[in-house]
Amino acid sequence: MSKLEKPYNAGENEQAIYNLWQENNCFAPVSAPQKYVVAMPPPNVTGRLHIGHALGSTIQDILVRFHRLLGEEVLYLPGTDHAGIATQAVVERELAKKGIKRFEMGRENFVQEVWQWKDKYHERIVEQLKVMGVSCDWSREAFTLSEQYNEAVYTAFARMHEKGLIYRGEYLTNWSVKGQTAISDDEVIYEDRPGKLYYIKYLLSHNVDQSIIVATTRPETMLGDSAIVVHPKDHRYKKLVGKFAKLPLVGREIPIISDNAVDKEFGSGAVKLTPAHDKNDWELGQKHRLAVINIINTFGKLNENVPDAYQGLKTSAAREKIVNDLDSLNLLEKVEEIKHRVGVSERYGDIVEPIISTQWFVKMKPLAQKAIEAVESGAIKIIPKRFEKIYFHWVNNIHDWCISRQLWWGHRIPVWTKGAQTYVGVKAPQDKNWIQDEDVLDTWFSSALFPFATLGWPNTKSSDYKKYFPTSTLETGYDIIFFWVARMVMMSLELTGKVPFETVYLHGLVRDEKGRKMSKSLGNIVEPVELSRQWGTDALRMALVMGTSPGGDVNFSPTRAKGYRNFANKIWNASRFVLSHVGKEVVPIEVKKLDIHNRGDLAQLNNLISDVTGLLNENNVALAGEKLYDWFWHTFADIIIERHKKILLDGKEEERLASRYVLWCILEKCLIMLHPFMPFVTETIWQEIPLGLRKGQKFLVNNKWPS
RNA sequence: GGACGAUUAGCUCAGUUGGCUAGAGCGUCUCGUUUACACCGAGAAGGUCGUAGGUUCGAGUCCUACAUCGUCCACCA
Repeated sequence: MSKLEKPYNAGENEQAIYNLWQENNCFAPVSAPQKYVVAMPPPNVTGRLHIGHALGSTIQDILVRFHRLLGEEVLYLPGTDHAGIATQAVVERELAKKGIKRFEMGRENFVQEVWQWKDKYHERIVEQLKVMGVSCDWSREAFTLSEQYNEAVYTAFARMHEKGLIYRGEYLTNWSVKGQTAISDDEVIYEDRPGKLYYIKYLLSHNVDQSIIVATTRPETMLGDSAIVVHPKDHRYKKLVGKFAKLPLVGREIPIISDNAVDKEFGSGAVKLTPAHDKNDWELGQKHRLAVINIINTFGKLNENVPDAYQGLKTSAAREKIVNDLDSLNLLEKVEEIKHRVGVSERYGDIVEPIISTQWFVKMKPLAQKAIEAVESGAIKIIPKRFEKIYFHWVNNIHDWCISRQLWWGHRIPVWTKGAQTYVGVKAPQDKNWIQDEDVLDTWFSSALFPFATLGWPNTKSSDYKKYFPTSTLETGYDIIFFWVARMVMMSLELTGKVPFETVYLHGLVRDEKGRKMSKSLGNIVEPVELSRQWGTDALRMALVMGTSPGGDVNFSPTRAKGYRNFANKIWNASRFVLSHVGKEVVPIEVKKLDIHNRGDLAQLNNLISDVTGLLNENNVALAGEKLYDWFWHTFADIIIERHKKILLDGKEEERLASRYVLWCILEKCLIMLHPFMPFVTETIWQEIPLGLRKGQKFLVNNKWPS
């Protein structure tokens, strides 16, 4: 009992306890009929642990530890994500500080640089995860850009290509000038920004004394206009439909057409159409078979398809010049200040430029149908249920997914060409002169394979894949339900024919105590590792998880951790008290021979056990934790221990024996049940308990859940 | 424009299928230094559960409308 001094000091014990578990291989799956498999959402390998990771890994770890205690064969599989665009953007930014550009460095050098980053920061994120106490099997740690994982990615690509689910084509895509890459629709974030709406006169071809006024926020794109569109029922313009207008500054004749897509009320009710540089215009252009005139290059500058005066100008400079030129020609009717939404690149922060380029796409419609059925049929259960609707809505309205990126950090596309020949496969063709596609895959393409690529797929005979796939529960934030969850479901059904997991548990966003998002600019970010140092990981875990419901955002105040630090101390002291009286072993007593009070105590314990077990089986982590907290403190410590205290001091020998037995029974069961929530204090205490009392159970992690 | 969530004590939130005389933590106040714990104990104050209707023997819980806040999706020339 020497080590059980007061008060409980988390800092002194946590690291040692984690090492103890690892050294004794406590997190490795132990063969059992019932499996429980959780794949950890892999954090960005160069990232640092934020409060959202802390919440997620706590919930995962609670479920995992619970099922391990139930005696199931538990695999909690960790990994990190190479996070293509995110990592590359960060490394580029760092290099830029030293005045180095990636194109000057060259591909090989740059990629090598990123690998060094990866090696350097990988350890940091892993250490931080361990601070949270995650009980995963590190011997199986995955990395989404490892050689083995790459084979899975290439196999997936090749098979889907063969089935026609992956195709290459020239389409309008979101282009980040800063990142020099295409990005998918999901990587575009829309922001409200102040802008200007320019009203421009286009003179009519058949009568140059008259004009039609179009309104636009992007006057510079007018040089690529193919038409003017009005609403078919707009009486102002009815007569003009079918006529032509003269494109100012260019002189080209463009038709005036009609389409229901136009909003009569907005601007002048007449829209200029630039199929090469606007998503809606692109679609309308396709519908009306209009010319696509590409005027902006990948560097965001006007190209040779515009009049000499504007060639080589950046779009912003071109806008200024065009507005001035129109004004001096008396073709600028007016300018309005408006607020409008602009698409911004999630990772590079620049305004997305829609341009035409050749990219690889995944055909989503055929995948979507199965993904819907999987949830409708109940093969996959989403918690909370309301997210099913959001999931259906997204999957139902899905567009093809642009998966090629003009980046260097990632899985290079497994396509080789030689003259007119194309080869798609897992390995490069043997003979010479084949050239591999320069682009890499969207990082989410590889993440989408995570639950099976980490278990040995495409080798479906590998023992891990056979034993542990499909996985049991996927726990993640609701913010990546589209990026990740839906895509995993689709890819898994397509490639393995199975659902990737049975249950999806979604947690919410961690906000500050006022309900604001945590952000650098607000200065309200809290570092989980800091909080763990201050109050202990057990306290942090409880503070994160208590009083939360699935899918609900958490307003997190660090002071809450203080309350649970106190609780850790409470467990500590209650244990000290009980253990100091119980001695080295305890004599079991039949329930029949116990008096009514003792029986009552044990009956209450049994109620608690069945409540907590039931709640955890329903994944109701917060309520289970609250029950334990409340009962342990306010029933066990405040009432039961207090009552027995008197008996232990001046009761008869027989009564004292009974008290010892009852107290030990309760303490033992409580320690086990509290363990998933507060693994460190409980294990620390367990290690101080005499072996006789422990019935040979060396570790609490691998103990048996009471029933 | 479409969908979803929230609204319960000063603050942050629980309240699982309607049984609540509405709970917890923190905070506030009073008392108490009793050898498990002051990172404690005993007790107190504090809520017409957003508003208005409805269903029901009974509604914080179900239904309808509204209000406020928040989130997501789509569109914004």
